[in-house]
Amino acid sequence: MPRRIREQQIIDVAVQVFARRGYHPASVDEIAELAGISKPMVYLYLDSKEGLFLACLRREAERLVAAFQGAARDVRTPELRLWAGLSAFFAFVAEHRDSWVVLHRQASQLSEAITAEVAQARRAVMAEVAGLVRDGIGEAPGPVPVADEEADFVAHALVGAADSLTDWMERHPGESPERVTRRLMNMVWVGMRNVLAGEVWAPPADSGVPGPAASAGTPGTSGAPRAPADPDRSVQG
Amino acid sequence: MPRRIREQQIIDVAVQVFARRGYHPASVDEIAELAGISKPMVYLYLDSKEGLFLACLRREAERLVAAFQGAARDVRTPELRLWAGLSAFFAFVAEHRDSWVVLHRQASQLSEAITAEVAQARRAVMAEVAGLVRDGIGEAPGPVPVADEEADFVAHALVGAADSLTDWMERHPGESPERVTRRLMNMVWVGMRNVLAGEVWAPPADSGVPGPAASAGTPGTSGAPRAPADPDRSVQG
DNA sequence: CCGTAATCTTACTCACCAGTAAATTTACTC
DNA sequence: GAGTAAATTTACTGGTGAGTAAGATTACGG
Repeated sequence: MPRRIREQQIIDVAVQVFARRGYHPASVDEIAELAGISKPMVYLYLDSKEGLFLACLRREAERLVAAFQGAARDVRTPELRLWAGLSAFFAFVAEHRDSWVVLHRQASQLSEAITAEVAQARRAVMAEVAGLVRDGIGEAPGPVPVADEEADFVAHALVGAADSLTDWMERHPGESPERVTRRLMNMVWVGMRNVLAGEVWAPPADSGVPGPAASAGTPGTSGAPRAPADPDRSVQG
Repeated sequence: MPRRIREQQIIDVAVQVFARRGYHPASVDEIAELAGISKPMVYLYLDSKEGLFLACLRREAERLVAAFQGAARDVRTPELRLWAGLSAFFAFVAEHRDSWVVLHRQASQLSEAITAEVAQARRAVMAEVAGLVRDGIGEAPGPVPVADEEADFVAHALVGAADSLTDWMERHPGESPERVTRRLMNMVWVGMRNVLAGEVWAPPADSGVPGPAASAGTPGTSGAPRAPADPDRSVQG
């Protein structure tokens, strides 16, 4: 059995085991046994338990990013690109549950190298989403200079929401990834455009005491009244 | 030194160690040493490593929920209650970083009892947020029956976004919890009201091919044109 | 059929760590 | 200050699991 194929087999099994047990409780012995080989093979090909986990991480991250980018490519408007990207994300998670578990929850608390790898993958996803957000708003009517920081904020919120919604999906098996995506877009798109365009949701005058009116803070409902430069977007130390 | 106080000391240290190392790599020996006592004390008072972790989990979850609820209480309108709750959440995370790490990232992959505990805490938070969402929309103009499922979806998205934004906060130390909260509300509130009120972001006619107009899907901007009962909200298996 | 370079295994070592037995000190009551 | 209950320690056991040494087996070109 040639090395490359064996490596993939090992990684296949390792992803399952790491997903089920978590990094530390997972034992290399178990992975080797389930892969139908003996332990030293794992060490020969993947160096160490950490090396094995890193290989899993790299392969699955690559797959996820590829799915994400592949979906967004060939879609013209940024708005629809974001839609396509989110859609691909949910579809990926639905189809590769183990990959996502490994990428997501198993990866903190570990050694330097691993956390670095995870952080990098996460940054890559964030950058991708932030790019989509920035582009999407750039096309909005009016000259709207979007600060990178703003787009980054929105990207974090979006990724976090999508992440958490994977749990929701698990409890709603009837929901297709497409429908989940649509709901999220529904929920977020308008508000996102508004905040990035400078509109603001009004916080209470002083916290704790209710403001003058119930829906007082809801932004102007027409496209016209947009605050050109509001105080909230100014720099702050 | 009386038992209750010792227990709290031990839990204090344990939260730090679990947050830094993660559950499995953390050793009871280290916790005992940092707490200035010997290992059998830990076992006498907290039963086992798992018992110790559960105690940490329970205490910190209680604190977080208390902060959340305490902030929302005494605030009249649901919209502002949600604001207050989110604000309290971010403030809590900013102030009790270790608590949040333990509650959040360290808690998967563990034994039955622990995952159950975490799931329960998470469900509690979700229910709280979903309640705020349902109330908040209930007050919206018009007769809007909000399905529990809808509110649950929004709650998941919100909690996930908030969760992820804790990372963003770490990289933006200048940002106050209040400001982060305001930004998130800014981003989400309008869209949330819209989707729950029945307005829809229009997905592309067929995925992949861009729709007729760029911002075509943006919901009507005035309060008037609201779809009374759109197909997307009908039941589906 | 010999050499050599893969592939693959058995059978260990060694360290770490959860959990415990047994004893010892402290504190407080009668 | 005898008695007892809580607080606390030293000094262990037993299991598990990462990593390895040394060798066995297969494949294949000369």
